[in-house]
Amino acid sequence: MNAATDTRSRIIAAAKPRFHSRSYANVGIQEICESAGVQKGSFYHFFPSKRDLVMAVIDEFADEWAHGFVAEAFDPALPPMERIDYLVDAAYFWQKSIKQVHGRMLGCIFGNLTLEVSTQDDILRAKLLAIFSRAKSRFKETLEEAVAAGTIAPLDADLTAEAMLAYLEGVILLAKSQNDPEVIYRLGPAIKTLRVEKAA
Amino acid sequence: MNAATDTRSRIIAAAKPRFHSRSYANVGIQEICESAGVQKGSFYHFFPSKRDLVMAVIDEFADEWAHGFVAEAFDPALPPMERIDYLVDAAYFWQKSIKQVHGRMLGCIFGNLTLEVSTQDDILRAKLLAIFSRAKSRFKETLEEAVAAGTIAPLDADLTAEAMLAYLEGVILLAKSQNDPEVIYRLGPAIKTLRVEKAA
DNA sequence: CTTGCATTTTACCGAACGGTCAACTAGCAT
DNA sequence: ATGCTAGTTGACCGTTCGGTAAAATGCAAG
Repeated sequence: MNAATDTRSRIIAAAKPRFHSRSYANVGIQEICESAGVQKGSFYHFFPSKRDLVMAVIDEFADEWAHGFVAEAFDPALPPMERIDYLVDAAYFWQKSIKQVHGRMLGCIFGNLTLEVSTQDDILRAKLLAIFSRAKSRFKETLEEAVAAGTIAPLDADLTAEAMLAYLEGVILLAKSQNDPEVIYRLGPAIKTLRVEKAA
Repeated sequence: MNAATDTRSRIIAAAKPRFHSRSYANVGIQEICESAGVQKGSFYHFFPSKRDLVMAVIDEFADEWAHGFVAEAFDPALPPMERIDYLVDAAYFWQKSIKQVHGRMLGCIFGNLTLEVSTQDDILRAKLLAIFSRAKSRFKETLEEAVAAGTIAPLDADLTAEAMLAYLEGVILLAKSQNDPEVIYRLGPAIKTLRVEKAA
């Protein structure tokens, strides 16, 4: 059972950086197995399909973020709008450190996968959508708190939260196109200027 | 020569919707050739590699946009900020009509390709970056004109233009994750709230 | 000691991948 | 008519793709 868990997590550990740095279609099961020191038959003992593997990888990334930067950024002790700054900063420093190690900016794996597979696989699309929904909720709660505290003028928190998430993904996309995390540094702070007014 | 041009453009015509609706890696030369009624050897007479094909596809999409919606939107006769509205509307209607025909929101092919290939192919990345650069310039000129006309308060036109482009791409990404062009309709107009102030 | 189950190994499947090659055809200029 | 060239054909290259099946192994409970 311990060895079993180990095999499974070794597979995921081998898959994670590959899906992040390349693409879903460009990473093969065989390569992952070789890197994890696992036979292909063993792989299919733990994962019914490649899709199931990438779902597990998505979950791991999501957990990593949720317990790492996201938990730090959305610290209730921080003033609400500073949490958003913190999150953007975290995205910047993370991408920057990835580039230092890897030589390239890899961007957001959720965004990457969304654009690659969401027209071809509704199950994966739903999985990624759920990730985005949770992220949006975090923004929304923060905005509501900021409005309640009088830090910002009242607005449509739901739509503004979605707009901010969109902006963050878009900034990371442009940064990736330039292979330059500084784009996040330059453009990121403008996220707080985004506003969707409450409908009348 | 006419037949030659025809073969080449039939290949591109077959490739365009496939790269747009799926992904670079998921579309094979063979499938494109079958759809275009062309032998594989003939394909490689016109395109040295798959990459060269996708570059031609990118050019066609770029031209299509430049002479279509973009030309309409950035009409100097329109008040500057209305041009931005027009462009967002155009993106919305385009995606909506694609969904009506195809059943799915396909998003922006430049964004799609950027996230898929830009860590793996610097030549493609450069090509896509050039597309984004031109788009950014359009935004920038428009913003400068709006500032000059007194429509909006002075700002950093260069960075704000980049921020707007990022936002547009991000909105299309989120819309694709929901397979719903209405996301563009709801979030799009907030693009005009984005501002990067001039550095002191 | 045996049964049963989870795990692992190995060999294999048909299909598709991007790309190559030599032979052939057709049209045009000399 | 001949030669050159752009275009076309169809067979072929080795490799990889995601996935399967059966046999072997290890291990724990009865």
